[in-house]
Amino acid sequence: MNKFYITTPIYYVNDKPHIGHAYTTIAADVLARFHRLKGEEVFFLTGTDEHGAKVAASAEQAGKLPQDFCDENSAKFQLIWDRLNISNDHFIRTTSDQHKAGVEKFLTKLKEVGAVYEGDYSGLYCTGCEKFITEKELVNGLCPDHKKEPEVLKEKNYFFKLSDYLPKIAELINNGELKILPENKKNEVLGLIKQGMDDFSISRESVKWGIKIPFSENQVTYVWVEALQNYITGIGYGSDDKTFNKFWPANIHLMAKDIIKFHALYWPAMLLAAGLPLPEVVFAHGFFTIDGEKMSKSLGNVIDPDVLVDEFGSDAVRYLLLSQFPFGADGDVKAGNFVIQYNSDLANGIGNLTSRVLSMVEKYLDSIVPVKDFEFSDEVAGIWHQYEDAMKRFQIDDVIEIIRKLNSFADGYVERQKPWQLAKEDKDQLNKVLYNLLESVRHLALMVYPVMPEVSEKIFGYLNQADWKNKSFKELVDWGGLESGQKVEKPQPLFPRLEK
RNA sequence: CGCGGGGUAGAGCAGUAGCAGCUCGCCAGGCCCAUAACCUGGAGGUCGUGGGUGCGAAUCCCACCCCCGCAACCA
Repeated sequence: MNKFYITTPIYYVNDKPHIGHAYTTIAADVLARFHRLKGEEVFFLTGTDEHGAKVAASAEQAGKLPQDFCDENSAKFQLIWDRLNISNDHFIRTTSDQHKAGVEKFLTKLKEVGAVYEGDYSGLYCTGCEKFITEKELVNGLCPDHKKEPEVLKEKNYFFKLSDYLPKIAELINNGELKILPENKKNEVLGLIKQGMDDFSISRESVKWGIKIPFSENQVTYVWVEALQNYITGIGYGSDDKTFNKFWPANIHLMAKDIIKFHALYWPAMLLAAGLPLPEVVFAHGFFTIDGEKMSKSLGNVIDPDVLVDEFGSDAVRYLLLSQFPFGADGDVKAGNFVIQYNSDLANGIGNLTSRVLSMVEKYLDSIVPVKDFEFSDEVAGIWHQYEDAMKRFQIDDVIEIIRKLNSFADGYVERQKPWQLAKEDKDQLNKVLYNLLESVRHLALMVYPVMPEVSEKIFGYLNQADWKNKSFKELVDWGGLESGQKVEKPQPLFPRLEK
């Protein structure tokens, strides 16, 4: 049996879940569900990143212990993922014992192979904040919080010999063993290597809220370094070798484009050093703008996924987010378009087709599935071929396009065949037409499943196929899954129209 | 010369050389099974600007204009 291991980034607990987190996570869920459908053994990992000076500061500001603060905020992510029907197999938290054990093992390994050395880290240090701050954070050269000029401070740090591994990584990217997708991101990453990159510090002396460096008394692991390791600790590195060996390397690390450097360079470099295989694919999707503007807290245009789910329901939110623009590219989201698209694609499309087909079967055939007919068999097999190909290329927007095509193909067929006339004139033809339509609805439900699992289950319910998950993918995709003589139900509207 | 993305119908986008497409909206018909849903047809584009290469360019090359993102922690 094939395995499929997919990850999202772990999200920083300092943030509230927003539409961007949801986008990445839903996309990963779609892929995970598709691979499960195919009968593969899937491990889908997401989680939260909980260490670092910022978290400690936020906790203090909130008057809470860092761990309590993390517990609360991590729970917010878990809650919204539940609401969105995210089917992750595990939720990794970087403050868990599982993670800490793996990090210690990994760092020790890096030290053993000589990939780590001691050096001086120098940066701007604000004595008010008691931490390093970046130049970007300064306002007129002063710390924005304490209105003080930061001093240049050096501390002893451990560094990772990134430069030792870059040539090898460039080679692996070029020969396709490490795939960076989409293609333009690959060039970007190769460009970074060409420019040359400095070794990076993997520890902090000034930070307290973190995982202790196993070979140092007073240093903690730099958050980014430790966060990346969630991809191995989350499946048991350092705690459960069996699961780890089964699922590593990852088939795909999915993320937004801002953190591609860490995933395409730093992380593979550390893995190489530790002697572990590299992930197959690093896929970076694009950013949203909201009504043409950058999404930002200060503009107040950040969309809360909770609010969207309240308005549209979980399935529709999943569909609407993923159908906005090609997966991988940047794109604009017009908030006002959601209602329009909900009505046209979901209410008038999938919802209405299901409703009209099942209503006709009820009205003309007493809800009994007629004799099998294979008119659409080849057509639909071809559509499945495109569907699987799109999934393989991670083009979820294409998947949605294909679903729409099957939908409108079936709608057009209804118009051409006019079952309401056949009911009076030609019962044989009516049976054929309705069988083809019923099967089309079944196939539609199956294609829709990774994107909209709830609605898919509902349609299978109306078709009295509650046991569909026990069947193999091949059986499900074969034409003729509905047995003649069985009953089907008349549906309730799957997507009630929204007025606007 | 910091890196990168983009400028195609009213809106949002697809389209890396061979009759310029999709969705929404708009207009006109049709249908009556269905969630006032569905189907058909139509109007609407000098594909940012100027050059170049080609039998042929939205698509390749050069220059320019404009928008946007990123540059150690907001997907």
